[in-house]
Amino acid sequence: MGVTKTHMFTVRQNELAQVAKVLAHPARIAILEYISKQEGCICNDLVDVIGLAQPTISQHLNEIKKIGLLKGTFEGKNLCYCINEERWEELQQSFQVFFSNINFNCC
Amino acid sequence: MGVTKTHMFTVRQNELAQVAKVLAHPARIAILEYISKQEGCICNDLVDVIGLAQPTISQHLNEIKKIGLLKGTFEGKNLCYCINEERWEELQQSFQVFFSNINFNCC
DNA sequence: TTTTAATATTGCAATATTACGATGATATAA
DNA sequence: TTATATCATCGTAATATTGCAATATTAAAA
Repeated sequence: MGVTKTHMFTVRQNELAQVAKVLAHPARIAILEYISKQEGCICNDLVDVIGLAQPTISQHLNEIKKIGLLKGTFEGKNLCYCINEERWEELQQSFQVFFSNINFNCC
Repeated sequence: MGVTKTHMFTVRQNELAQVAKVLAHPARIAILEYISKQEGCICNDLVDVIGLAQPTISQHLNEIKKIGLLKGTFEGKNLCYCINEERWEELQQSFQVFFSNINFNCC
């Protein structure tokens, strides 16, 4: 099968899992961290920095875009973008809540 | 190919991605949340609660175990386990740091 | 307009993930 | 000992992910 049974879970559980999936690749972690370290927006140099082929980087960027974590201009030549602050903090909050709502009344 | 080029990234980036991968499935989110809601340890009822087949649940539990998030007894009948508090807080910390070290000097 | 540079899309091969039936192992109950 | 109940493992089918070569698209430069 290989297909996740999303209907069995809550919207929130599915959304959290979806965001985690985007973070579930070191290249995407590296991309986000690299963008973050820059003074301003990112233009061009990601392919050289990460060391994967250009189509591969493009694909990874697309995954990150899908969950709303990037903003900027995306068409044609000289793409420029950076991290969407509102969305970032929203996701940070989601993980925060997830990690904080766990009990340890244990064996 | 389908194989991640882990050698291109730092150990920390790979580890964070690996943990995110475990969280990247709603069933595993649901399992963790269900265990958390219980008074004590979990015994038996996970299959009924989540609604996936027993081998599937077993597989998901194994993924969670792999990153050290569960403790308890795992052999034979009447498996009992709960969340490993130290490891949980360690991972919480990792995500916290990841989400906090991002800059937004943007376009 | 033609070239050039940067990014996107397509198509494909290799591998990973998800799910479950069948079966095996283990421990308690009868 | 013989069920029975619980969890693990194996094998397999369906689908998803990763990565890249080839190619297309786009916008600015020449």
